[in-house]
Amino acid sequence: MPELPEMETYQVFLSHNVLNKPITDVEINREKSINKPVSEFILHVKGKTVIQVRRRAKHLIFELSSGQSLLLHLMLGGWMFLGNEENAPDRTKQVILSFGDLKLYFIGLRLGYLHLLTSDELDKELADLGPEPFEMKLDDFEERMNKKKGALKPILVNQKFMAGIGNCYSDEICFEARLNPFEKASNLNEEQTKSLFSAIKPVLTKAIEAGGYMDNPMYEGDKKTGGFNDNMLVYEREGKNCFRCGTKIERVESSSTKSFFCPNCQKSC
DNA sequence: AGGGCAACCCGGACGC
DNA sequence: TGCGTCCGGGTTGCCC
Repeated sequence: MPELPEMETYQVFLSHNVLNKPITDVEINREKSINKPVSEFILHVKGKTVIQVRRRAKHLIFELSSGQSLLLHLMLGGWMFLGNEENAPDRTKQVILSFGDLKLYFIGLRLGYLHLLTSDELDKELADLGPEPFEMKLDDFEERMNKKKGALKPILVNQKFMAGIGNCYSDEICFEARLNPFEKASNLNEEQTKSLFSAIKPVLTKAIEAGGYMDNPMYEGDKKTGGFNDNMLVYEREGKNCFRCGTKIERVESSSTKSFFCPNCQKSC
């Protein structure tokens, strides 16, 4: 659910708020969220500081003063809240990292996880990810896209092809590029491949600027997070009018993934 | 290679 | 209010 823009928002926010503060307490309420026995995990995390928060694809990496890292993936429905015992949301918190009175709550980690890794293990874990969309070059994108035969949507959400795009933003990107998400990559001409590439960064940038499409606030009084919910052009807009041509947006489900698109102006090739 | 699909997991929304 | 049911959805891995 959280995709690149949402994780980027968390990265910036946490970089401003938790760096270089000692982790005074660690609470694990769901052992499956971590990758070590609870006592070992706590031993290696408690008392350390977070010296850097990085993002890679949909992951967040908390670099600890010990040299180890915490690798976070929120998967479906996971989110974080930075606050204290008074203003924390009334939800199940799978993991809590305390920085004195300030607490970072990890909520909704069902398939999501927070893994303690050495830098070698971290590299291994992230090795298969494709390029970051913001660092991608057109010729590289074209070259790899031209080898692809399948539909655009599965390619865009494939983390090995390009890292950080999920269900929501792939639909928005296809709309922006006026391409049908089910179109086969092999049918794209050069101009269409270019317009697909050109759609990626602006869609993500706009989403980041608007606060992403998350449901939950990052801190008490947070009004910005989720601001992109109202800026979506096709995602979750089934039956509503296309902002470009007025045609009703369609929703198609295939292999348990829903896709939204305008059947008129996202023409097949 | 790519499409299809099951499994993973459980909080919380919803219905009665 | 209270209990049972079921959905969501990124990722992996397996099969064809």
